[in-house]
Amino acid sequence: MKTLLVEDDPLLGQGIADALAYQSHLVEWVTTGRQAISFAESTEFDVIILDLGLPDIDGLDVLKKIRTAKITTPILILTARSTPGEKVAGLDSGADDYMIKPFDVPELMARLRALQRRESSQKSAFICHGDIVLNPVGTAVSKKGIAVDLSRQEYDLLHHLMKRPEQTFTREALVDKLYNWDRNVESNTVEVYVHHLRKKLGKEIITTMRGIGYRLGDIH
Amino acid sequence: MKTLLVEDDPLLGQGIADALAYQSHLVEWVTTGRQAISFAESTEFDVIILDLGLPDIDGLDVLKKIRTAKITTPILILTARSTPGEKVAGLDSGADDYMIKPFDVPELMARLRALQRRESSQKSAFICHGDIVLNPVGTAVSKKGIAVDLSRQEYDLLHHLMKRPEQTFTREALVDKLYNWDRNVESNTVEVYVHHLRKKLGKEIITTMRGIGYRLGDIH
DNA sequence: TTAATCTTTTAAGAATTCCTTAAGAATGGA
DNA sequence: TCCATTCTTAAGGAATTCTTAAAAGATTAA
Repeated sequence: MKTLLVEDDPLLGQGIADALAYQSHLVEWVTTGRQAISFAESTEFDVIILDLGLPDIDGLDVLKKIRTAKITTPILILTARSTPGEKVAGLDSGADDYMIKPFDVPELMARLRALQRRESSQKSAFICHGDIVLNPVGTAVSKKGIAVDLSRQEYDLLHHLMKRPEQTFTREALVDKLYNWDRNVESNTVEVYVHHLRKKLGKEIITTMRGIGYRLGDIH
Repeated sequence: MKTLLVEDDPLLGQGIADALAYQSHLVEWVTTGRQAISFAESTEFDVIILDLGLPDIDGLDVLKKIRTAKITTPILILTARSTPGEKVAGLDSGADDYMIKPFDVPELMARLRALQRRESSQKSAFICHGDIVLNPVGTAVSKKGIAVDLSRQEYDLLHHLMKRPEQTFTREALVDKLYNWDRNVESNTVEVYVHHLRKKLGKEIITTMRGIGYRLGDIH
């Protein structure tokens, strides 16, 4: 875990840095706002611990600067400023957590873990196949980075094929996936959608297994 | 913003519920651990505020149960248990934040906002999308710097879409966010609000994913 | 090669979904 | 209380998507 520690007090800074290192953090310790901004912008940290009372730039301004630079690293403010108003200002300026000095080291560590846990559970999964990318969250498909407009059935069919690229599906199996079991569709819907998908995404996107069914195409 | 409040003290519970409602939260207030688990599992909340001293199940166990059920909703513990060890236990059991009673209401609100922000892909206090800026602190929206007057439902819908610009939401999911469980809305409210938002903010603000739902529009 | 079978393509009517409008109900503030 | 705003419902019409059918094309086996 890579941590940027911004703390101008030498003694306290060393203490926190040691405690973090003891918990297997890789610590970068800086003592000024200027340094903090420059480090935050140049390296990707897992978390930033920020003191507000810095010698050069006020911590809140450092925070705002980092956020306006679109850096989304979780930031925990660690400061002596303890009024409710100051807390609200810190949190609303883009901090993820706010602790007051003097503080309890185990609590700090627990709060860092909580931040980390949430951060790592945020990743979204795309399904890729050659230059085709399917985004299940957005129900969107793109080819070479360009969005392709699919109807619902087209999307469902493609999604199903892309989930199991190796597997060949019979027409019946695909109809089954596309429709609620109560509906009975007696026609060539699957063929028609295969055709639509090939038209929109290229002929190779789906391979015909003659006499058996369809599967996702091979990548060239 | 949909909030599950778990607090067995009637007076305090009512107070927090009122404060949340005043900040335009849609509050579901329960007083037992059993209810808390059942609600958390059946509805998707934006945040859960959890007291630890509950009459039936201990709050920590409620928390663990919710987490083992793979529910990732941000949880803020609000309790009288104030020792460092208790805080660490709470955070390490899966809570995202920990506040001690008595507490400052504005700070609670700010921490809830911080949790919410963390959920969205953007980290600054404002959520921007093209020339549209949404300010969760003041629940205000502007376009090209000019304030736009939105009703509460319009704002909630927009906020929800803007929190996850790349995600497509079904109409049912959006209705779920806009209303409490006991309210059964059997109509086209979402469509109507989409229409209002488009009228006030431009047609491109929301994209229709036909047969699937809606998502925030693309930026040109 | 020919016949039989399977697949692709096209097109059009049917069905579904969405947009828009408007009016009555509910809510909240003066 | 009244007034203004907001919310909800309903319904017609517009737009897109779905399904079917049928013809054309491709492949295999005899």
